[in-house]
Amino acid sequence: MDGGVKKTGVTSSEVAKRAGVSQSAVSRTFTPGASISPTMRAKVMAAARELGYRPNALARSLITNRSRIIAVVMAYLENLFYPDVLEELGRLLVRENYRLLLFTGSLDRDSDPVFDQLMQYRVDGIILASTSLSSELSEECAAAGIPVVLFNRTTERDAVSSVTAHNLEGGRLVAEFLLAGGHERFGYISGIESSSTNRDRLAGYREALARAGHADIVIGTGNYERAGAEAAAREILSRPDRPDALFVANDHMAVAVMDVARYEFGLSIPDDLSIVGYDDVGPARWSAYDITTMSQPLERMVETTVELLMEQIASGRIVAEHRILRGELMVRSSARLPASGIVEADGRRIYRPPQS
Amino acid sequence: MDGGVKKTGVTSSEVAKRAGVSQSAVSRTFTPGASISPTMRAKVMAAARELGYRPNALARSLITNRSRIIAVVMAYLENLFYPDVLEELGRLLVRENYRLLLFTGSLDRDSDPVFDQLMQYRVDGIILASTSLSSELSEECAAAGIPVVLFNRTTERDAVSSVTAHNLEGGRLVAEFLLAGGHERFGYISGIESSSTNRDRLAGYREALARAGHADIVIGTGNYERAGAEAAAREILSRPDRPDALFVANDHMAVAVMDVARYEFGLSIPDDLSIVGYDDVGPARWSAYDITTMSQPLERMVETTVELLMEQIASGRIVAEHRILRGELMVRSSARLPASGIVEADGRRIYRPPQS
DNA sequence: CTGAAAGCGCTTACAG
DNA sequence: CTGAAAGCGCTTACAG
Repeated sequence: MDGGVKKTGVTSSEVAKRAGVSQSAVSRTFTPGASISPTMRAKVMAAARELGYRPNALARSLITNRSRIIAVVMAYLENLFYPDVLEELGRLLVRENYRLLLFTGSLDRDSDPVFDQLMQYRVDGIILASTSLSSELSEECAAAGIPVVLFNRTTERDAVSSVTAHNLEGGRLVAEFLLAGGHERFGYISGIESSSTNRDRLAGYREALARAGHADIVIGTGNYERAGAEAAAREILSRPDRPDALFVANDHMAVAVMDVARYEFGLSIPDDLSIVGYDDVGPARWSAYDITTMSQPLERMVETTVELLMEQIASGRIVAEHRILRGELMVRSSARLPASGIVEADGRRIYRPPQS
Repeated sequence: MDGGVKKTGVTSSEVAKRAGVSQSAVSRTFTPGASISPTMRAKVMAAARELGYRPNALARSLITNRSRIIAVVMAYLENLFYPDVLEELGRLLVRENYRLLLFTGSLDRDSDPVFDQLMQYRVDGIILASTSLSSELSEECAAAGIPVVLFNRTTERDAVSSVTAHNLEGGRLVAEFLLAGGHERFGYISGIESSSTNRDRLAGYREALARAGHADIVIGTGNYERAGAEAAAREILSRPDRPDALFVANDHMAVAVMDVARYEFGLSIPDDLSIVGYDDVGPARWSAYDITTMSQPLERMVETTVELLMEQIASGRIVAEHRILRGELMVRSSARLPASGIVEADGRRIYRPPQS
């Protein structure tokens, strides 16, 4: 096996010979900023073109100690939020002249092999979307000088940065919106319970509801999965004291909850039940769902993630920074409307609570 | 800029010194199949663990002339079919001990920079999903000994393999199903018109309809995009001779078409209009849509893609192979049912035309 | 089984 | 500006 021999590419020495110059000259031609005369460069370029030469990035990395590769670890790709993030990451990283090494799945446990591979390729930075990092692994990254940024999760660990929406505020705003809409029995369908994102959304929601005298809320666990959300919805909607307002921890689950409410329980949304989601992902805008939801500023979040990474790579100093970005409560038709507080802004309707 | 100095990782020489053995011994310890005694291996492993050593994959690649990196070029990530493919690809490639270098976007034109990067990293293989390859680029890959597999597209080019569903048969089957359902005015909403996938689906559909005496069909162009599909649907549904059956080139567009039909035209599906999609992607199974659709055997397609690649990498011989896999017509509620031909198979309903 | 040595394809001081 | 040379961290004949 492995009987095949991959033809080795054209090398700088071959180009040098063809052009009648030194190998160093070839290298300089392809190193931005290196000192080389226009004549020499032209000669080299001509030979390179004839031979179809392309510098070997692996050999270059070996000596520069920079791979220009960023590892991205991402799970939950069936939630369209993440493919959107991935596409935007791809766009920005390529613009910064970095490559994207993708690992699907989570880094939560038993994923030492993934981590191993990622370290073997000497990646210049790591982006972890929808997952966190054990303290051993994060220390190892810090020791190796590799910056890590969590996307849509946060952590207290040293040396691990994060970019999230203001989930606490988001949860609060959802509660205020539902309270203003005159709802009385509140429910919540959670994501992964231990995830920072879920914790913060729930904490904000709880806090604002408690302040208004609603200490009791019905909670189901959806684990950010469609099947989990369906099961949780069935359980909650079967209760005699069925909520009239349901905050679902993300849109991916909210879609499933709406399907169950309408097609299994025959409920009318928002007349019988109001639903609010989180993310403002594609399907939230589809007419069949038209979900009222807290938006996550995806473009800005991705931009910030790449910025943090680039800064730390350039400076060589790894300091945990936590960036929290605000979203808007996008008002659509899946939840009963409050009498006031709805503002139109360039074609979108958003909620701004009167007193704040 | 670039003021930072990334700490260089632990090297095999450092481990060798610590263990009191030669550097070769360290290398052998981490090379599967290399000849090394258990004692030596144990000594090396101990030292390696103490120092946190991990072989540098870049240095290894330089000498083995194998990067163990597969480039994946993928566009249309907002169509859930592709994230699903990506997740499956990630799973299989990791199992084969390959890494996945992701390039988002298409390779159709002006993407020489993407191609350049991919070649600079000396990838061992290339998977192009939802895009094709110019003849110059495909020749260059062949010359460099790099196997290329198109996923969900095909081409006549030498040295480029492909894996697709049997789109021609799929198109035919959709037509037969709709004919058997008693429909009379047929429409089609196309994807990218020049894509092989779209061409074949349409050809099969046309052929079977023509055979039944329906030479005229209304065609709109959706370009595999949601907005395009909406516009095409509006145009087609506004016609006085509005079709009563619409084949939409993929589910991603079919969802959009259903939204327009129901919420803009007030049509009832399937009473006023039957819709059939392609792919059998997640949303096709959501209750709000419940789309009758030709499935693409995603797992088998991905498996085949990886197999083709592994074979060609191992043998070193690049020969264009074209694998065509059959799907099923999944019967749900978005299209009127024929009187016969519907079969139940492990909980799913599929269409098997009576005579075939 | 083990080690010394050559070499993969580059970058980058160092001299000129 | 240019070239000769060292060296990045490995693998792999070659001898023993």
